[in-house]
Amino acid sequence: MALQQFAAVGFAGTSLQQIAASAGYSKSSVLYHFASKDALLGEVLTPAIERLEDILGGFTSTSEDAASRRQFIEDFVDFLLQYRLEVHVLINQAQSLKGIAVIDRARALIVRLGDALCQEHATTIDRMRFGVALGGAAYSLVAGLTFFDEDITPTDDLRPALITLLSELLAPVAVRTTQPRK
Amino acid sequence: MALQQFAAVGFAGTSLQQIAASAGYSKSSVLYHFASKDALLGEVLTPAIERLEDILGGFTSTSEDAASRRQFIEDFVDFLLQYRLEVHVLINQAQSLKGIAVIDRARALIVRLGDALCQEHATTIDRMRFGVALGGAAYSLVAGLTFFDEDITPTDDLRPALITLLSELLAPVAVRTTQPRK
DNA sequence: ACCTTAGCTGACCGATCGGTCAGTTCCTGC
DNA sequence: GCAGGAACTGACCGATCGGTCAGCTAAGGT
Repeated sequence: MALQQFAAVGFAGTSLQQIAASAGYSKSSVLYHFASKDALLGEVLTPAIERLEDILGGFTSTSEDAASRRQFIEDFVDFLLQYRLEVHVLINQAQSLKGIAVIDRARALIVRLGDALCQEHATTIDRMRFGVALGGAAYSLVAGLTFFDEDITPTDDLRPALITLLSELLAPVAVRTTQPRK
Repeated sequence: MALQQFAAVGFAGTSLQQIAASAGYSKSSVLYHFASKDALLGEVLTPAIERLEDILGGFTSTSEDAASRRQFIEDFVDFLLQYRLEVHVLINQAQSLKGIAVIDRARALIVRLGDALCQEHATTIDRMRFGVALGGAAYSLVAGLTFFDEDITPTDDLRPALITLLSELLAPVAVRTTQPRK
């Protein structure tokens, strides 16, 4: 679909002609179903954003203990695996797509995610753990498309590896000790 | 310069008009100094690639012990900090820019880098450590541009944090123990 | 004084961009 | 059988894309 092109070539680098051709339709037909190119991007990305909002909501509403943190990481990894292309677009193109509604929504969500995982007293390295985990995961999940012809790594292999890695990276950060917040 | 636009908006999303305007010249003048848009990209990215080739060459030519690995990580972090925008472009846009000479050169270099750090017997999680470290570092170094108005994090703060993080991530991978492989 | 050359520019090119619109096809409910 | 609407399309629009070209200006060498 169009999503693959956005992730591979970038939103700006993908033309409506290419989207239409890869879908087997004409450009006019694409614009019949979607009001504009921006609207198409919105409809493509919205399911991923809503899923992430759900996960974050579930996490922030629970008490902070080891079990809920582990649950969050598992949910988050499954989210990454299911919406890997969407995540890649959001992470790597949010800067250039400022102003589009769905992108601004996603950016606010990512900021909230960072706040939930590391309080404002977090040190530079704590914040960077979050950034590296997020950007690194988003990158690795599509790196196969960049450096190999096929994305060969199967999901079954990736899931436990990602969970281990994100646990390592986020464990020291996510520790919300007795102090609840503020 | 043009590099900032490439990193921020993407190569495809940056027009020669914008590059020229931000440099205070006309589009014709830009094309007088650079044969084409692709050639401009090449000249912008080449210094970073050559520096990385130097670092990788120095690493592979030394014996594999803790000291040389630490030296490599320090060099690599300094490289990331110095060429953060270039790295971001290479990491996140290599896929869409296949065919441009400088990009293909960089892709081959990154593959070599991965091979040097984790042998072919490396497990999925080992390879992913490398990918997360690379993609994560590239992402965090420009995430400030995406989510905050200014890239406020000073380099002095970033360097030790990055070294610590990359050491953690790459330490288990880079262990070329006595056992050569398989 | 003259010529060369580097640096730079506006005008222009064909191609393609996102988007509009009138019209065609085809299916469905009556 | 037919009216109506949904799906779809080609032709077309102004704007902008990367790139070419002739020409302008200023500096330097002789």
